[in-house]
Order: sequence, then C-alpha cells, then structure tokens
Amino acid sequence: MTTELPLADGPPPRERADAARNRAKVLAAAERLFASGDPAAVTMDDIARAAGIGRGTLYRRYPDRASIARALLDEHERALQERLLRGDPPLGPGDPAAGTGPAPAERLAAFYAAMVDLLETHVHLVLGAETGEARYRTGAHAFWRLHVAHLAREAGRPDPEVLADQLLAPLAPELFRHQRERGVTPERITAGLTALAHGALGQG
Amino acid sequence: MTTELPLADGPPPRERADAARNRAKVLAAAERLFASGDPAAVTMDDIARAAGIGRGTLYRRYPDRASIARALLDEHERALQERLLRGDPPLGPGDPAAGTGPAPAERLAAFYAAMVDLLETHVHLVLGAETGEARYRTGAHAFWRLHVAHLAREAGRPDPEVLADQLLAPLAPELFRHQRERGVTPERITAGLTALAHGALGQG
DNA sequence: GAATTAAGCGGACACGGCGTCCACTTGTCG
DNA sequence: CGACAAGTGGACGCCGTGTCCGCTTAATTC
Repeated sequence: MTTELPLADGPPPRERADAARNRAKVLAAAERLFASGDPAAVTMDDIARAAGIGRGTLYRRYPDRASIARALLDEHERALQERLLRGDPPLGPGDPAAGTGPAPAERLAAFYAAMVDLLETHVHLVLGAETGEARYRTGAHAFWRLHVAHLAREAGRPDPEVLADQLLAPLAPELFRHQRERGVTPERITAGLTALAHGALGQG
Repeated sequence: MTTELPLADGPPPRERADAARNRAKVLAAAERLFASGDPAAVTMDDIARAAGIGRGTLYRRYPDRASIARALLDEHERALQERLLRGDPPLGPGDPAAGTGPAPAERLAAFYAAMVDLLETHVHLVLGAETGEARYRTGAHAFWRLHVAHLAREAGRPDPEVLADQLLAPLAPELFRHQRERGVTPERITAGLTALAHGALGQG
C-alpha cells in the first residue's frame, strides 16, 4: 500500500462555478419540495427534476435525501446551539461567575420553547432529514442530549443521561407534526412542555 | 346503487382448512423474521418465502407488513389494556366505591413499567408494525392516550390531552430500542420514567 | 486565446421491493 | 360424485435507488 498523505492535503480545491450553481439550484428546489406535502415522499428524482439537473449530478454531491435536508437544516440548528452555549438567560447559562444563573427547570423550559419555534418553522426539514431511530444518531441530537443531561445533573436528578433521552422524546418531529395537524397550537404545546420541565427538574 | 345489507350478514363464512394452515405458517414465519434483525428490513417476499407460500397468497390476507405485525401484537396489547381497566392497583383503578384508589402519579408509573415490560419482550413487533407518525393513528395509541389523559385530568393538570401525548413520547419504540442498544437496562429506563411520572403528575 | 486537464454532468442501466392479476388447484357442500 | 366458490402462486408492470461511463465545460498554462 502506498501512503498517500505527504505534504498535507494542500489548499482545499476550489468548487467549480457550474457546481456551485447546481448546488444552489438543488437546495432551492429541495426546500420547495420538502415544504409542500409529505417530506418523506420526496424522491431524489423529484429533486433532480425540480432542480433541472440529472440524477447522476445530484448523487455526486448528496448520497440521499437526508443529507440534503440536513444541509438546509444545519445553520438553523447551529444558531440555536450557539444561543444555548452563549446566549442570554434563561436560554443561555447567564453569568458564570456571579452564580446567579437561571434554575435548570427554567433553562429546560426555554430550550423547549426554542425547539418548538424551530419545529414550527422547519418541521418539514427535520422530517426530510433523519427520521425514526436514525435521528438518535445525528450530531444535533447528541448535542441536545448533552445539554439536557447537563441540566438534569444540575438539578440533582439521578441517571441524567437516561432522563435526558426521555425529556427529549416529546420533541420528536413526528409527534409535533401530528399535534399540529390535529389543530393543537404551538402555544399549547409549549405550555405543556413548560409544565413538564418544571415537574421534571423543578424542586418538587 | 343496490343496498347490500338485508337480513344481516348471516353466519361468518368459515375459514377453509388450507387457509387456516397458511395463516399459521405466515404468523410463525413473520414472528421469527421480525425477531431476528431489523424488523423494518423484513419484506413481504421474505415472509412469503419463509412461510413457504406464494406472494399472492400472502397479500390475500395481509395488505402489508404492518398488518402482520399488528396481528401478532394485538393480543399482548389487549391484555395490558384489560389490566389497565380492571386489573389490580396500582395499574388498575382500585375500588371505585371506596375512593381509596392509587394516586394518578402511581398509576402512570405502573403503566410506564408495564409498557417497558411489553417493549422488552416485543419491541421487534412494535417496530414491525406502524412506525413514525403512523403510530399515532393506531387504535392502541388512542387507548394509551385516553388513559394517560384521564390520569392527567385526575391530577388536575391543564390541557390533559396535550400533556398525555408528551408523556407517551418517551415510550416510542425507536427510543426504547436505541437505549437498549446503548446498553441501558430496562430497570434504568423504568426508573427514569417513574421519576418522570411523579414529577409530572405528583403533587409538586 | 488556444491547448490541456480534470472536475462536473446526466442519461442509461441493473436491481429490488411493491402490489395486482388471473389461470389453476383444492376444500366444502349438496 | 359433481359443482362451485375460496384459495393459491407465479408472472407482470411500476417505481425508486444507486452506479457507471462517455461527453461537456470550467479552470489553468503558455
């Protein structure tokens, strides 16, 4: 076997103009398709046709539908992660030195509210990305779990990791979509989750 | 249009012997296939071949994989439903006249424990049946939701229906399977759910 | 601005699962 | 034993997936 890693990898090879153009077309078309109708029913053919490119070209960059949805979703999720780490209380941790941060239950409730906002705007993308068990293997989910487990530990709960998984479950995109379709408003969902947050992590 | 419902439907037409034999073969083969490996990966072809019958025969009785899994799962779910309605406390309601039934939080915890038992034995069937959003449209789920909403109402919680959906979410079969694969024991899962039950419906 | 090169492109192809259809077989009943 | 309906099973068409390979075109060099 010949080792192929001398002299580092050099500068990242620039993306060609036509490739960039096609990438943009794909993302725009996919966003549109996911938003209208059942995201799980969108096929790679659909996206290629809507973007006006060939199947081969589409597969060159994106191996499957989920990777396209993730590309569209990533920036939104990153923004929320940033606010969790460094944003204002009660979403963020508050002043670390003063020791006067918000209670864990408050922070969990704020996180719930932010996630409901995100779902309300982008459920179709979350459903277009990993669904079912695969969802638990994404980087984003690992982050949410870490965050909630941290809050549970702060609240003195035993086995924070297991509790974190269970507290994240009500945010499943399939449940959210089902509730919204049954006419439940985001406000009622958030209210229920707020109660849950205080019940689970409050000093009850 | 000719109305076709005079004189009731008469006696239910007996099932032919060969049909009954094939049904049994199908159920046995499906049970085996679901148990070994990924239930979602089992195809109708697989089942027909394992049962030693033709595709057409299989489709005659079962329109899809989910209906087969449900046929296998139904009796177990019915048994639990029966215990919820008329079993001993804390799973059942206790003596209705005496007014000394178990607290809602206790009953929810008992329900959680029973569901974990059921999942531990039959996750593969639940995953073989409806998964994702379709799960929320099953009769079984409607029953669980009714039960939990009833408990939430007894506990004086606002918007019991919404809270019920959220309290059922941690029982999602995909989550259960994922936790078990990560090495989490049923005991830890039940413990976390018990804490959740008391937090959400206890007199916090 | 022509020549060179490799990245990008896209249609054709094979594969596999789904669901249906229909000619044949077999159990059941008179 | 004969008639008939219920049951059977394999072949067929459809659709989505993912790959492969000859052609096109953007970028680079002189």
